[in-house]
Amino acid sequence: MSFSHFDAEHCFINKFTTLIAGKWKPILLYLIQNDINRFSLMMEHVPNISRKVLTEQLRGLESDGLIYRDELKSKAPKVVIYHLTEKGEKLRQLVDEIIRWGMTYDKEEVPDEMKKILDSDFAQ
Amino acid sequence: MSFSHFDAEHCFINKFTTLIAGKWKPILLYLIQNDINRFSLMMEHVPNISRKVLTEQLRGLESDGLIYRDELKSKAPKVVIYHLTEKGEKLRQLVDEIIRWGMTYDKEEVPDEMKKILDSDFAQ
DNA sequence: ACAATAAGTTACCGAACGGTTACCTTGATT
DNA sequence: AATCAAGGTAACCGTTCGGTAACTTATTGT
Repeated sequence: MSFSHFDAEHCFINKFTTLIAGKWKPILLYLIQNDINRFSLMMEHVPNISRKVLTEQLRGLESDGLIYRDELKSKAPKVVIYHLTEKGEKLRQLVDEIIRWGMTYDKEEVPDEMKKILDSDFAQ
Repeated sequence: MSFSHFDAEHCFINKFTTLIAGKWKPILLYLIQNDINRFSLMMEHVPNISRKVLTEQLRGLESDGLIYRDELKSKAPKVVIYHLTEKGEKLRQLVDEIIRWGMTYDKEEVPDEMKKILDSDFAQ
């Protein structure tokens, strides 16, 4: 096999990491998949995130086609529900494999309390 | 299942993307695995990368335990050979799954010339 | 009429990341 | 003695990313 030049633009891994690599994006995808799917719910479950950044990350996931917004019309204060798209669900499957990799390979780097959680059905 | 608060520090996906998400890191891992394993070889095969950034990315991969430096002593001009560690090889396997995901799911976003390459045994 | 609430938006800031250019070190070759 | 080549390091710069704090909009219950 001979190698020509390489271009970061066409690298699949970079495409993948661009999709997933906002600080809060993997967590948001996980939450949305588990019905923590409204702005205020996410604010409750993710401390240390600001409204602005939450909005940005959600908009990013949306414009990459991983989630979609369902804005319920004629509701009291505005109600928006986020859902995974098909693409988002497929990505989540891949994400689950990475988590499995992390659990088996990276286990010694995980704090003890986290291990208990990981041994249950819970995985961030 | 009930949800408590979420912390980006303990997110496996973030750990993974931190390992892999330098602009050139996936490409460098791929090259090293395929014996393009010296500084000057990498400079040849990755146009648009500077010495400084190549050094930084390699140092990052090294300090994350994905590659190691083998500096051949008493050589004419300095010779350094990079190798994947065991951890690096395991990571590459995961990376291959992501590439497979990219090839099947993301195919329509790939330029034609790239498809030919991807259909062969070549994958960045 | 007015306050409360969901879901934002705007202005601003500091740190991190990738990039450019120039310089350095060490041993081999001429 | 001078030069070349491999593999860097140092100084500097602009953009992007996450974060803080304050302001906005629309509707519904009191």
